[in-house]
Amino acid sequence: MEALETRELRYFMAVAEELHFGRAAERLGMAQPPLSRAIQQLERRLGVRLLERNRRGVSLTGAGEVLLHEGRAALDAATAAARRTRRAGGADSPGGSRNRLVLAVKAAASHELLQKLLEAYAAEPDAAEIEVLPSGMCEQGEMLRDGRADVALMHAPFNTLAGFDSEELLTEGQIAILPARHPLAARKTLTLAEVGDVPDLPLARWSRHGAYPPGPGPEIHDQTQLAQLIALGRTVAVFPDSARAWLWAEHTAVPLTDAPPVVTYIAWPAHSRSLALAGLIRTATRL
Amino acid sequence: MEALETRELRYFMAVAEELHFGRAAERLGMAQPPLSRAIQQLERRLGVRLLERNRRGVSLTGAGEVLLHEGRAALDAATAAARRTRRAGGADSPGGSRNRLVLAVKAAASHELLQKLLEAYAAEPDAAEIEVLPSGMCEQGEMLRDGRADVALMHAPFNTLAGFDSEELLTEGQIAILPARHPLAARKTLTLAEVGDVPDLPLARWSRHGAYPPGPGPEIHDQTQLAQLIALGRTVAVFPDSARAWLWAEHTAVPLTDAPPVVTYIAWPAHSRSLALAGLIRTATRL
DNA sequence: TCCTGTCATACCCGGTAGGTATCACGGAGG
DNA sequence: CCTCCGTGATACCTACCGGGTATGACAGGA
Repeated sequence: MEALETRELRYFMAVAEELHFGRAAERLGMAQPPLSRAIQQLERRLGVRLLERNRRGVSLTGAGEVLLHEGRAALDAATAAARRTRRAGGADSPGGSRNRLVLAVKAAASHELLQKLLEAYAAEPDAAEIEVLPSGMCEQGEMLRDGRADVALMHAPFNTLAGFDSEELLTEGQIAILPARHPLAARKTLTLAEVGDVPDLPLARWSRHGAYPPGPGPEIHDQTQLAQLIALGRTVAVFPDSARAWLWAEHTAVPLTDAPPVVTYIAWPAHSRSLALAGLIRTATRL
Repeated sequence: MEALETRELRYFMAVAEELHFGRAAERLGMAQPPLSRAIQQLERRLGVRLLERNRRGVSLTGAGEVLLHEGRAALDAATAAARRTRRAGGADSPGGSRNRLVLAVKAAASHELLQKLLEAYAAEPDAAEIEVLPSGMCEQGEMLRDGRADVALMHAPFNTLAGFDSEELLTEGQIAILPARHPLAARKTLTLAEVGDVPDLPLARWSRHGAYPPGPGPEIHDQTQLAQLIALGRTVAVFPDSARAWLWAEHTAVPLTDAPPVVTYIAWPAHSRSLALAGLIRTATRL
């Protein structure tokens, strides 16, 4: 029952994702033959066939799929351990954990809440230093898992809280942000169906991991682009109430009656035991 | 940013737990000098001091404590990956995940619920084989984390659900189980304070990881022992309602008015994606 | 049929994990 | 005060194995 070195996991993940030994080896910065050998060794040690080598390429067996998922979690846990240990050691006063906390927040998210949280926590007597780490749209979970962050502000239903401990902080409705001169901007309320079905205002498509979902709308990757496109009368967007804070004069916000409420949570890895984190959570839930 | 091999983690965990290089090396089945060297290398690679070598022994730095916690999680994830992959490969039909599910249940827990669950699930059209793994009092969480189990029946407030996904199955009150001939057995209801404060019936102490909590009561490690001691008029126990199923003639159950309700959950690792598991959960929530 | 793309095999080399012997040093005891 | 344990660190050696290059086996497509 030997224990599956992380090197082997990295190798397998590369092959399982590329489904091609040559490309996987290139990605790993090594030659193909030792990679083949390493995977064979891994299969022998596990006593399990992980890859089906057919003519023209490679495919995963059932066991391979399991290892792909479980191995990702294990690798994340290992790199998280390394990162958090490094951080803890950086400015370490002996015995205590008086270190910095890294807080991941969605880049374009509620400033007021974050502001209030940071101010309230800084006023605490034993406050640690908080580093705010801007994250992409949905990657706060990854950041918690792989140790880039210690705690995050997450937003249901966009993020999934699976695997984390969390506390609810705030619930808000959603609004449609329209060009002020568009006919629909005169409405008092709208529905999701109405907003999604305006021929001259296709919904914008956000960049996710470098790719864009299919659809007619313009491709954007930050909020300023979006604001501009709305101001130009080219698109419409759906946001939580707190987005009113950054509206331009050319924008109009109309409440959506049937959009699911957006709930903001503070979330952290379930096994965390840090005092600084506990203090931050206590502060957050008291807001 | 190299990635912290599990071998290094195992070594560090051993030293951090023993706080003694010699004993740690013995536990690892190796000599002491290479272990010292490996730890030094680890500290160099992380750029962090993990252990404080004082005269007369070793102690953990703050960073060392962090690595002790995070490393435990990472090692568990790695062994879980190995175990689940092995299981998936055992009787693997290509492509599907038609494998066995391992269900961890507290040994002395509600039979009826488990029985109903297993029967209902077996009647499903695409049911996988379920292996029931009896676990100790509180270790279902560990079993899920290190891959010995895929899914577990857990009981709040005894188990902690932190880090798992779960669904609530059943809520029950608690009862005191007394010797039938004891004066208190005549009562219609009792309180926790009354039960905990009977001089001639001290509460039994369960074995936890081989050790016993301090107190006056008898030391026990299984439910039969407990049943016998109660029948003999030597102790009293507090159990969920469903424990009535195994009462003896010499026992009397009295409801407790102020005991917290016991909630049974079905819980599984948050990142699980198995079809078989999804089916089991669906069956369980329909009961 | 040959060529091309793919993964496996054969073989070699160097780094390093592990072993043994020994050192450095602090504490307890005579 | 000196000595002797017990501790972790150092020095040095060996052998394994992780990685490289060259090449083979084999299937498809022109």
